[in-house]
Amino acid sequence: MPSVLRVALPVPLPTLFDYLPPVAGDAAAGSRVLVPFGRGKAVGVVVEADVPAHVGSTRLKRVSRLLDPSPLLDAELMQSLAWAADYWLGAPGEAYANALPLLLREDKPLPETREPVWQLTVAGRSALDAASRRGSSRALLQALVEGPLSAADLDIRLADWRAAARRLGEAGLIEKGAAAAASLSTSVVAAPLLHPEQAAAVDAVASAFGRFQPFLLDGITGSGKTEVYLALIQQALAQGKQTLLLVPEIGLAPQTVRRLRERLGVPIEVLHSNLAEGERARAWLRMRSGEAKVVLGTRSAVFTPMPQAGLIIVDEEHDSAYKQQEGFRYHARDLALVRGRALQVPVLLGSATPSLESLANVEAGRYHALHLRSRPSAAHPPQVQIVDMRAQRLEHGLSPALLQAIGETVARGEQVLVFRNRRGYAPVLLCHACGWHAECPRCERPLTLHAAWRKLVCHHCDNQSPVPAACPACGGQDLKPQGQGTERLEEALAALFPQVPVLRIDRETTRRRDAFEQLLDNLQEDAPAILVGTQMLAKGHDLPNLTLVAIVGVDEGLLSVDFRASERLAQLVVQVAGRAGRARKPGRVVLQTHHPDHLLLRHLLAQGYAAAAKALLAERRQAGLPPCGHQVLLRCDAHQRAAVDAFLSEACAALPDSDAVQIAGPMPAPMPLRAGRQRGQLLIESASRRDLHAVVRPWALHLTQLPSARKVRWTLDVDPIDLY
DNA sequence: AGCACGCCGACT
DNA sequence: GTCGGCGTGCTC
Repeated sequence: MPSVLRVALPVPLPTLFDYLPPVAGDAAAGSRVLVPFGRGKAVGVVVEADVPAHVGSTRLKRVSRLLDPSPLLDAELMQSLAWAADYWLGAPGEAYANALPLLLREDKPLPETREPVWQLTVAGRSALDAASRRGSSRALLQALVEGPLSAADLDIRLADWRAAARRLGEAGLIEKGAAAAASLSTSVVAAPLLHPEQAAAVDAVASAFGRFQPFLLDGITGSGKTEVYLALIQQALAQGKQTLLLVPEIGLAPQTVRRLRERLGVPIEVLHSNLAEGERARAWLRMRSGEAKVVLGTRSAVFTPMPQAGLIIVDEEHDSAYKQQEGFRYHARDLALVRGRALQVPVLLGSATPSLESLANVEAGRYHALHLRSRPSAAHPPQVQIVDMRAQRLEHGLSPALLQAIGETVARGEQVLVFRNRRGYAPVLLCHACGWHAECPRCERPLTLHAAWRKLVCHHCDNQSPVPAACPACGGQDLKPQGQGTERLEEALAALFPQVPVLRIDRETTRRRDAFEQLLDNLQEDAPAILVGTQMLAKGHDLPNLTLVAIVGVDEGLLSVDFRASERLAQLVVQVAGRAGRARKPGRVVLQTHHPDHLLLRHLLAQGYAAAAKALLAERRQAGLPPCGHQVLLRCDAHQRAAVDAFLSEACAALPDSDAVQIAGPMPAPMPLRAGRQRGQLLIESASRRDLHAVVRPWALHLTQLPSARKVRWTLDVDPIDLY
């Protein structure tokens, strides 16, 4: 049998592909190869070299070209990727494709890793001496006089240099070159003195350098988690070791990067989805070469090579943005832990509201818990007050008590945040004559009224329709918006407090890039203001003059069928409440609800997040739900309900009769119809992860072979985080 | 996933 | 007579 290379190709198939070795070069595991695939060519990653072929030699083709003389992916990354594909039941080729920046998945030479820089030409130098330029052009020439600077460095020094760079470039006064080395160090800002809890946390993690040990840093908002991260990164740097710092999708604001750079005095590689492909590839390669020591990134940055790994940090570890919800459904926090074990480095998970998963791991003794309980940046913890909405005369969904609190706060010249997790004007448009309400035909869910656009919008499928002039059912004119969205709250508050600026912050008002930053920059720190917004406001930015947080309408989270809704609600309430009183002024939180006696709210208020989470965890344990039990969800959708039913029942029948796993379903999805497609699901549960995988692994392969599988779209979700 | 092949409806 | 609909099958 001929010896072949086993190659992972970027297709959603559960198999690797065998190829004869290239004519020239020695392909090893981790090298990329260009191969003939189907009609065309594809770039793949060698997973195994020199192995006996799985298929007959007549089908074997030869690798066209070896792209990497030495492996691009090191042994640890290869091993972690193989683990990931196996654990999340993904196609191996997709796991490898996820790990590589797009540019490295192409048949091209590796991009130059040295950062492009702007530098003065001879003409530029004399132009500066002659003082022939003014304004931003002059400022740019001045900035470059001491040496070339990269775009990232210029961003830090000059607000608006790009237009000037273009003008000066065209005039031949400056030119683009490549940085001599990764020097780029900026002045190092001194670290503040750590308080005892911070110092203890730093010491604990630092003492685990060089071995795998997970830590959960449980620190309330404002307790200074970031300072702990910075001190640890500094220690890693001092040992010449690399750090991977993961953050959720949001919160990767430019000033976070600036702060890190200034404090650490080394270039920070940044990896997130808005980055240009060239930049992503360069950051990845610089970490691979060891040239870069710190990478800050979102979910996909967990695939960054770490040849000199020292530390992995996952900030806001509870955040669901770490779970990829399409394609290869990995969880970056969990993969970070797997990589930490393989790399033999400590993994620090941080959150003010840790996930029940991580808390369970602390209870089980697998993670070491670190606490930051004091809040040095604030005088007092915020006062939380529940307002019972029953039997209240509401004005646009706002109770008199809340309106009074808002009035008092703005009268003192302070700022208010009104949190409402619903975009649009009103979540329902109702006919008062006959009870008809506007509904999405493709989802059978109420349409949200967006008044500014004069549209009805389905928040599940983005379908838009005009607002009807009269009721389509009875012809009546009495169509009334029901309930409050952020748009309506903004309108109501602007009318109630005409002398105070009202800012709405949600997906609509922050659609443009940097709009979020700009909106907040417009806030005058010492002037009163009212912010109205969604989830987006739950974190980020320090607003020192913000002293009142109003949480309006959290009742959906209390009544949801999703067993994780209460955990998410508790996290959201605590995160939003944490916005209040971050500086010296005391903060206040008002929570409006129709269920003031709900156990979760009472726990949260009386004893805080830790106690509420403990109670939730006990409930989960009782019910055998995650993290105390384990789940794999088979999701399926198709135009025809019959196709869904046929596939799910065949899939169900294909499961072995085992006591180790429990099967729930087939059942309709919580949204049985979405975007015109019928949806169903099958839930496999087990107390043992090992048993669950033992059953599901062969079953997943079997599913690809079912004839009924081709008539539906289906996915397997290991550890699903929502049952939608 | 792409991409071919393949067998039945409305078009120059 | 063909363009093209998407069902079916394959990719080492």
